[in-house]
Amino acid sequence: MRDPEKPQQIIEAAIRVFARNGYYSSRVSDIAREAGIASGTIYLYFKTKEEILVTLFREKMAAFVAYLRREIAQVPEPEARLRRLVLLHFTVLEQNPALAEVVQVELRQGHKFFRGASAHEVSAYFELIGSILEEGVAGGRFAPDLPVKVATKMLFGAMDQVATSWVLGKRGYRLVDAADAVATIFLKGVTRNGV
Amino acid sequence: MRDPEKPQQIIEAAIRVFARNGYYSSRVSDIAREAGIASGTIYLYFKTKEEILVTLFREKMAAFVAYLRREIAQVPEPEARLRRLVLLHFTVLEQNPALAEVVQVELRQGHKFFRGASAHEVSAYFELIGSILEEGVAGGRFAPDLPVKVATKMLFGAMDQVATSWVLGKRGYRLVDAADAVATIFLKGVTRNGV
Amino acid sequence: MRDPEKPQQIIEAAIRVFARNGYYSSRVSDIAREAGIASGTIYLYFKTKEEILVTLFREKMAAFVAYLRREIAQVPEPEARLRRLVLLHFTVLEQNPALAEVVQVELRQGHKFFRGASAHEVSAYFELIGSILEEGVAGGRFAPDLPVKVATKMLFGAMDQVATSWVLGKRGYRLVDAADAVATIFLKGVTRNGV
Amino acid sequence: MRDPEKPQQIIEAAIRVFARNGYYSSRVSDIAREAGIASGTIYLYFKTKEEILVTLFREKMAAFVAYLRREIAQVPEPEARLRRLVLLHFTVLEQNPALAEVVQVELRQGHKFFRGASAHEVSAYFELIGSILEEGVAGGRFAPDLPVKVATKMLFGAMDQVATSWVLGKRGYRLVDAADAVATIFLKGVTRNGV
DNA sequence: TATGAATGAGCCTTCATTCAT
DNA sequence: GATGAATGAAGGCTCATTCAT
Repeated sequence: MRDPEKPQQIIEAAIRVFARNGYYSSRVSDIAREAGIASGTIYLYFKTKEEILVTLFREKMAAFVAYLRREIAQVPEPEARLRRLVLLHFTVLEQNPALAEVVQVELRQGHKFFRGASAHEVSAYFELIGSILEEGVAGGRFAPDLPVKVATKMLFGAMDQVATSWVLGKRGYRLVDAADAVATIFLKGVTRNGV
Repeated sequence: MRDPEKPQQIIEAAIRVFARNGYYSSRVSDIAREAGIASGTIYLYFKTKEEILVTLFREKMAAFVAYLRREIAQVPEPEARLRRLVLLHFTVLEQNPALAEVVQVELRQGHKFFRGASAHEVSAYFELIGSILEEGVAGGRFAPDLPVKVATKMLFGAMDQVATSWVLGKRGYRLVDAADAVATIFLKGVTRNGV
Repeated sequence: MRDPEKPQQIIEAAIRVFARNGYYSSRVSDIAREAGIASGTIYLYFKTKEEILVTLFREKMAAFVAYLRREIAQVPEPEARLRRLVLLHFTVLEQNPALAEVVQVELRQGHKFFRGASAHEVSAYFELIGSILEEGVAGGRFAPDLPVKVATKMLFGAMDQVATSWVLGKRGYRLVDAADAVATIFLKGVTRNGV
Repeated sequence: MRDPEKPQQIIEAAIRVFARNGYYSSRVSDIAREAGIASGTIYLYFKTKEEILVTLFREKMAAFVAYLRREIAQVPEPEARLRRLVLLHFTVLEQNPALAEVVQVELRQGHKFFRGASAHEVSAYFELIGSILEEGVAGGRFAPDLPVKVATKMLFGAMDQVATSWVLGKRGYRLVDAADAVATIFLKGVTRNGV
């Protein structure tokens, strides 16, 4: 099990294939063809078809969160941070349409296994959002009685749905153009009264 | 095709089965057993397994939207309407855990077929939310420059995510308890400045 | 799972197919074709391909032993009983060439599972032979110091090898014609000195 | 094909692996790992997996028969020769448990190829036994009307089954301890009346 | 010669769908 | 209409064999 680039190639191929047909309607041989390798080769790097999906998700999600975290670290104010987070969220998805397709649509699947497998990576994103909100509350910028957990889910869900609509639609517009509106409405919703 | 109750029985059985195992991991024979009929009988009422899912979704979603529309009609103010919509959304899901499971998780799947099949019913919900927002804008209660489409998706996504978290979690709390917070934050976000 | 004759049909077909190609080189679809049914049908009656082999063996072996036991019960003297057993052993195999092939050759395979699965049925045969020998010893016809267990295995092995040679050869002679010689030599070997 | 020890290493490794898992459940890579070489290397010395088994058998069987023939040559009387043959048969198997496992169990498999491939070596063993019996008959020690071919198969089968039982069992006793009993019973069976 | 990653044919098993009863 | 046994296409995975290094 040598070639250190193969797993990545397979994952990238799987993203494209899953984006096209969905996980269940994709054959392992489709992924192999897309990756330009033999189907048996996939099993040198992944134990099962399912493992490809799980790995794909974990890796991409972890990288995504790490990227957001890094970018956001440079922004001082909570409001600006949230704005930046929303913008980056949409930017990344827009620049990776196939990934967006998989993440937005496939990963919602009712795989029991996914609930566990993805729990950590999703949590990390939630925690990132949550920590910004906490900060804002502590700093007096956001409502002192803000139900942070609910608000966190709301923002995530809001971004997610806007992105999903974009994915499911013909992508006839720029996703990033919605970033400002989303951030503005959400920020208004959580800002402390009187500020 | 005689028995007019069979399709309904099948759909209700399918909801429970899909909720347990997911669409792809559910067998038609599982649905039949759950419905107390023979698997062949299902094909007297549905052309394919897929049709069960599509029908299930359309029917439930249509009924859901109709119910919301009816209930909301009695509420005069846009703010109160939105509050009521959020509360009812959560109430219905909480009272139909299996349905919630299917709608929240399964329907997100990347079935190409779903995108078209469910478009109408989902649109109806979006339109319901959108019309309330339009009204609020027209009535001067919501921000005059509110991007209604984006805001619509945001509210839907926010409710959806809060519900999804509840479904995926152990359901260790009351979903309806989140209704107020969700409504409050969203309303604050869309309300006209200075109101 | 209704048709009560299907399992038998499948087993008989499997015997012929295994006899032709061996267990590992036989495909489930071969058995299905031989049985005149669809390959999926086999799985309505057997859980796995392996189960077919195990069932086949157990059933045939049990019937074989039961048959021998029944036939032998009518013969009073140990010597005559052994002679009859040898004759019947060869007769049955000769009349069921495919079964002989499978039993003689396939069942010797190193399937770990077989060692356990077949243990009971093989033991029954050994016990049948052993009991005749015990009787003969007790009745003073066979050597008083006869190591019954060893002698039992010897007779079984002797019959088995003679049958195997017949199976592996072109079957250019009558197997039953060897019965007398086998019985005579063995009986002479175990008879009490001076009798 | 340079290294003259490799084929032997591979065969010895194959014996251990086949003894553990059986031929069909053993992977070529298992043999390679057991031999401490790469799986591709095996194909420098053997054309196929099957060839390993055939070669293994031929070589071991030929050596076995040659060994027996050599040892027996020194014994003058047919009875003593047979006794020695039985003892050596069991001794060799007992000292090579893995080989015994393979020979006793695996080689019985219904490989069509085996019937031809091993015919010569098995024949050699049969001929060895047969020649001793012929000698005994000619010398007046064994029954003049002894059906030598049948008796040969009987002795081989008897030894084989005793050994097989020992292999399949837990090997909870010494195989060689059965040698005397086997030889005694068989000799009594073939000895000339009145001798 | 040795390696072991890559190949891809092959097969068991599942399950949506059909149809004789 | 209802049944459920039967069908057979489909696909995940294995592993003997090859071949570039």
